Amino acid sequence: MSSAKTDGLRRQVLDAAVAIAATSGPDAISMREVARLAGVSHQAPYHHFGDRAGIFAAISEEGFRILAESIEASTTLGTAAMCEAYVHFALAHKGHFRVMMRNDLCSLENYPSALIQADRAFNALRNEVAVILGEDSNEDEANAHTAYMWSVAHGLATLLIDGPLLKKLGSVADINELIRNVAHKASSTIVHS
Amino acid sequence: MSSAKTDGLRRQVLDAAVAIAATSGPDAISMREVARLAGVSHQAPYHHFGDRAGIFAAISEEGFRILAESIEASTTLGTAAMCEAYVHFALAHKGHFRVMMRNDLCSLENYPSALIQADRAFNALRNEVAVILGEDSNEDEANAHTAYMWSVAHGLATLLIDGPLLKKLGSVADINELIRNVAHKASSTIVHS
DNA sequence: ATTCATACTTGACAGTGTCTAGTAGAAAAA
DNA sequence: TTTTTCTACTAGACACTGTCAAGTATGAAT
Repeated sequence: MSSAKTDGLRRQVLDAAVAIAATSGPDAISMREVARLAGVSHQAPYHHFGDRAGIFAAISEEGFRILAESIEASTTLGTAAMCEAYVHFALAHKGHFRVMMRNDLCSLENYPSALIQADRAFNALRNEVAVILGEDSNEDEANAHTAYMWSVAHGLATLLIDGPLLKKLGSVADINELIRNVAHKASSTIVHS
Repeated sequence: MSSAKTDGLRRQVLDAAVAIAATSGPDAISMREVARLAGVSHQAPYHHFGDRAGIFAAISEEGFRILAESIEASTTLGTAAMCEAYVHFALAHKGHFRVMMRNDLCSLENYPSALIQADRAFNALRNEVAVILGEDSNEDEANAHTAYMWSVAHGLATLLIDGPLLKKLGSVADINELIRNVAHKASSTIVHS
């Protein structure tokens, strides 16, 4: 096991921060609290992350890397599988996902290595959409369909994690079945203007 | 014009908070800052809202009321129009929308009057989906299609407002055209299992 | 005239991010 | 071997935050 003590403070702080984000949201992440959890002084984390935004950037980079790998692995199975992969990533890495989508906490433009991973994930999604659409579709249509697929996956993920979807729907026997169903609807839509 | 001075402090604080949320995000809303902007002591807002969460609840209630009215007005035009209405609401009321979807800032369960408006909006959406599906669809299918329509609208709205969609897509001539296109794709999907 | 509620103000406290200034120890250079 | 430099921290301070407690001015109701 990769215990905290042996992995160094950086890893230790990151794990604590992700855990807090998963249970209480990213805003509950405090420099002093993660330091306390790691058993070090309140200034120790600054050495590894610069400031609070640095922690969010590190979490984002890690999250986008996992997401990119997950999407890339799914693309041979079609857009429905890709959509499912997106949602399952969000559910399985709630702490990461919540931080990744919060541009106000940390603008990724200032963190090139995180941006690279985010681009990897996006490009995997866009390429898969392009393959499905075929070569004869124009750029506007490709853009719209990319936005569409991303919207379905992203919307379902956020509504399941932080939104009131399940509460409002009332009776949902199997979440995975719901995800599969929605992903199937999304992938079955190809409209030619 | 409904100026600040004449409308009372409550309205004044609310407007300041919404404006801050629209420009810098809900986390930038501070009790002391809104008090400062209204020209009162740092404790004055507490009289009207109880605490910080109370401000978020008030913004949410107002936002859900506007959203509900907007969706209700659109439903006679079909699901595509409803989807567009959702996204346009988010773009036109960025400050409200950002606060409404942040359950960590203020759990709506503690604010019944806000919950009522949220339910209004959800029910309008669900009813419209039910009408489109027809009476012969079972509950699971109705749930899935509701989740699907909501996901598309919500995903597109959040990606446009806070996400990197436009930046990643690169060339989007007309945002409204993109929204219409995505909404059209969403509404053209009816899959029978 | 007295009570009471409304709409505030002032003051204090603990908690926060972060700047500045240290310090113990190991590695590198002289 | 001695000295310097670098890494990974610690300690203290500052301004800022949300919020509790207590006070005050004004108007209405009794």
